[in-house]
Amino acid sequence: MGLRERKKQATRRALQDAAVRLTLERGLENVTVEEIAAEADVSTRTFFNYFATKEDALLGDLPKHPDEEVLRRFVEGGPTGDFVDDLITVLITFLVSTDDLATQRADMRARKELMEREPQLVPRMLARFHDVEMKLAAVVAERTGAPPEDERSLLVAAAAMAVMRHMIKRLRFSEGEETADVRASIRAAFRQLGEAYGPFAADG
Amino acid sequence: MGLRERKKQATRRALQDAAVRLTLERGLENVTVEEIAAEADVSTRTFFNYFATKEDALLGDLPKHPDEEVLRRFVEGGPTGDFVDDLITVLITFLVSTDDLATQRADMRARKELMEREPQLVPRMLARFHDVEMKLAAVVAERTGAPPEDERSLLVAAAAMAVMRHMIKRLRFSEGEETADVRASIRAAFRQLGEAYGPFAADG
DNA sequence: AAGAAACTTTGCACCTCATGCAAAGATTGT
DNA sequence: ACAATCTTTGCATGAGGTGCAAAGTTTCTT
Repeated sequence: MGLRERKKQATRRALQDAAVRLTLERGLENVTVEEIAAEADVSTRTFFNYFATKEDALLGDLPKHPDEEVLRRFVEGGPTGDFVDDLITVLITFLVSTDDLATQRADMRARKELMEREPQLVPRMLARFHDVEMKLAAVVAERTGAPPEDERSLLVAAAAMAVMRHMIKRLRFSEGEETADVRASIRAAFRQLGEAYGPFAADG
Repeated sequence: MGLRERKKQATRRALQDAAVRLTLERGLENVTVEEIAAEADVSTRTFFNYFATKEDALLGDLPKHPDEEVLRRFVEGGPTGDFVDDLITVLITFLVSTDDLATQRADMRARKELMEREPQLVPRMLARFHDVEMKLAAVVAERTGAPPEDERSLLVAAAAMAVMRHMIKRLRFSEGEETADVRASIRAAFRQLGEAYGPFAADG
């Protein structure tokens, strides 16, 4: 990666960090784009070269579209053959970025705190999830051989994303949390969903 | 209802209608609040007394929080005793406003067209659904005797709202559509959900 | 019916967000 | 070293959105 690219990454990071820090300090309403840019030592105009809106800087780059290789294997019926298990594998890749693990966890924690302190951001976050949901529906349809805009796939994906949102709320993103724990929690959530709406649903 | 209240309703309506009409005509980007206000024969400032944002005027007042009486019966375990059935009853009240049926259908159709033509509005709409989702989770928890912020209730509500979004996408909001049809469609969607994630889930 | 009280509309000043454009500055390749 | 390419920046501009106080309406009281 050349100098130009590295500088861009650094600027992007600096803007995100400044945005998060200032917002947690003073609240979203009391932070202007000008201040964020000043904090990151760039002009206001440059801020908008990186992010379309103030909120975009806060939400960062996650969740990103899942790894193409993982998607391909899912579409082909893998990696285990169990639908829910394989779905969870895909879902977990949403949580993973290119940064190192510690940075990722810190980012997630910060974002979680932001959601709690600035509820206006929740809808924005949901919008991101919506994009992922559409992608998910597409691969589910492909795996099951259904047409691209298949109703059932959309529904299955919507429910899966509901589980994801739910999980993210629960996770602590702390040191002790292992991938296996995350997987088990997601699985438990799917089980609850199946029990609530499944063929032998009791009340609740 | 006194004159003052009636005038307010009329102004609100006029603003919404103007917003929708102009947006469908020219696209959201090419319509300013000034123009919407002018079309409704009020000042720009008055527009903002009614709606916080341009988008709010487009999305109108739905979905509203469901009828309190219906909620009370749901919490008490009614009206039929079957969880999914009763849940559907609650969900259907989300679709119902105080306007007459023909107006309601026209509004829904217009909103649907808006979502298709202006995808930026979709996240905004989802945000509205999020509010309803929280309310729904609360009553589900209450019905099942769980604590207010119960994980399972949140999950069940999230899935239910996924089903709702899905339904709304499918509905045509035309003359022939009866409440019974709507109910049957929602029920079918829940069944698909249960099959996908339930105890005996096959692939897909 | 008259006037006070309460509410709504409006104009104005003001700030922030966001975009297009062109000039200046930095990086890369030859 | 020079040209090509990309990034940053300042400037102008438009639109969204809010607070405030004055003017205009509706409602309440007597």
